[in-house]
Amino acid sequence: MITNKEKDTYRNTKQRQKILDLLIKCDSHPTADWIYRKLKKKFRNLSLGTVYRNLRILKEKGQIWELDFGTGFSRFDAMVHSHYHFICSTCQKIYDIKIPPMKGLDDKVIQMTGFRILSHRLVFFGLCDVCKLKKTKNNKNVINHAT
Amino acid sequence: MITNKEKDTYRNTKQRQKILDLLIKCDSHPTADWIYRKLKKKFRNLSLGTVYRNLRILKEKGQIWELDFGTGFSRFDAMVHSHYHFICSTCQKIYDIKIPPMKGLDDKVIQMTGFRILSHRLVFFGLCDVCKLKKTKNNKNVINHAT
DNA sequence: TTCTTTATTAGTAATCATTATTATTATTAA
DNA sequence: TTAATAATAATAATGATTACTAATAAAGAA
Repeated sequence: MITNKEKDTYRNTKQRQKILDLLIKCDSHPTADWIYRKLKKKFRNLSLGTVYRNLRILKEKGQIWELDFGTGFSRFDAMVHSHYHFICSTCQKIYDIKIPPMKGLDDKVIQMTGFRILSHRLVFFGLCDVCKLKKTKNNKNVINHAT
Repeated sequence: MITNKEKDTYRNTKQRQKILDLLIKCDSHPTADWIYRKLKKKFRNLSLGTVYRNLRILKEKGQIWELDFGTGFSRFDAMVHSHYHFICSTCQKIYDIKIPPMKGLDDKVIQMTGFRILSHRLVFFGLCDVCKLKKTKNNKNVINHAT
């Protein structure tokens, strides 16, 4: 079966454009449901399935990334150039970590394994400023190893 | 509400021990369902819920890790010391990548952000040996950015 | 512009991994 | 041995995501 992706005959729809626009101007990493609720306000008969389908298509086209931090739902990011993330184990808030991407890493693994390495994902876990203070007060050390 | 975890009053059950034993002797990264089906053969009235509950408890106790590669289900790993992973974008097979853990990375991010960094996860994406050959033959370049 | 093709949509139902519930059983400490 | 309660098996529920379907709309051809 020849897929739409292989034929590359995508059409430009208002819905898909709005979803991409929203992701581009966002500096957060929204979920499909958040995007749906946001756009639903203006696009009154938008469907959640449409949001999911277009997120998948935009990802296929390489215009966005799908991020999974083991929280049970995906997040999406239009900043399609290598960057790293931090997720707070307590409040689950996600931050971009602006250390330069380690290009040499991929080559190292290529030499080790012989595999074709296309990319890598690096996620830091810990406590953000706010939660760090809270935990110090409560004298707790809850370490969450989700993902 | 005071949780079982906070009280730290876990009991030793055959089921939990078997699950941990299986994970320790495995060098793969099994899913909850795979563990369930494997143990069900000898433990005839084992319940899938029991597997999930114990995986959560073992994770709380720091005896195993939960890994999420954006494939829609979690994988579990009893090798609880920092190591990295590779996942083949085509066959979804997971490999341990044995490059030494970059301890300095966490410190770098601590200095940058002021956050408390507890750990990081690094996952490489690409094509394994087998899939690399197949793709070369078919002249395809399907890049899967899951996670 | 009008026509044709078919990708896309809205709406809804289904799927599937995971979690909650509940009555019963088994572990542990006194 | 016994009392307290953590854990179990079985099952129902949840929630994110996907599949289905008839109607709509984008895009190229006439």
